[in-house]
Amino acid sequence: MTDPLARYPGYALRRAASAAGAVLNERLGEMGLRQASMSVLMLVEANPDITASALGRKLDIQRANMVPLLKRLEQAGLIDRRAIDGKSQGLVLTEEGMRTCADARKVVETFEAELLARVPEEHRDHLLPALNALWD
Amino acid sequence: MTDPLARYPGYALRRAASAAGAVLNERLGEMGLRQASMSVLMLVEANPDITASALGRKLDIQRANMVPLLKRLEQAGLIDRRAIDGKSQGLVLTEEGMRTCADARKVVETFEAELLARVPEEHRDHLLPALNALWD
DNA sequence: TAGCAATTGTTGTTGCGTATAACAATCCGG
DNA sequence: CCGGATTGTTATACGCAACAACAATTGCTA
Repeated sequence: MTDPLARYPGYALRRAASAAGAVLNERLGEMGLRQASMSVLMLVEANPDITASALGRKLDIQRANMVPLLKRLEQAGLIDRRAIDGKSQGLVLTEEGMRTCADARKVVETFEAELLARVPEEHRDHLLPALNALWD
Repeated sequence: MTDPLARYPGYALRRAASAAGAVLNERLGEMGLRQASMSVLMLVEANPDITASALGRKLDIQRANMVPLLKRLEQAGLIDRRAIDGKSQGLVLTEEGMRTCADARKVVETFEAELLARVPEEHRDHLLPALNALWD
């Protein structure tokens, strides 16, 4: 079948992200996480007392959409909130949050390794810098 | 702010696809299209009388989810359905569908050119093959 | 050729992710 | 001290994808 989409990097980008995301989401799902919640966990671990708003800015998630995301993580006992001042609250990992985060990192690391292994060696080192140029 | 996600190609893939997709969707939106409907238009143009099921397989969209997609395109007067046999129907572009498809292609071509222009020259030619290795 | 498995198009439902508008409470800089 | 900006939150809406089920039809094969 003729495929006029094959030569478009943008289309390949879309399909690759979708395929890779599906795999990662499935693996993270086994521990009750998704890509977004995993990202939050890792960012909170690396930046204790980070605020929900700052998190949203970093991950490009609207403030309003952080609410259910953080509520889930809090109800699962993975994060705690503590007041910084009257209106801001800092986020930290609970003990269980740290354990789950460590597990998640393992999953992510092997996933990323498998991902890179799929791209032919002569292109491999170009992938990350090329992708980063497209958004950051 | 410390960012433990920066070194992951999978994360960059996700963010890049999201950012690029948002731009393309906005531009296509001005002509009443989205990425998915644009893909359908182009594939139908290149493969007249293609079937809805075949289209779904090619684009990795479930049969059931093709229904509203095609209904929209048909109601917009961009595609026609004609019976192939008792259960299959071939899809073709209407005259207006051909015009819209040509316009969409122009938008896509400039979008793709701008996309490639953003990646540093030494990585540029590696992007498409690297991405294609991740899904096709 | 009769029958059974596979295919096609479709409906309905669910869930996720994201966008927008609005609001009260609070912070901060001039 | 005041007005604009920020924070957290609620509610709502839309697009997209997954799943199960179904009737009609096709096509292989025994």
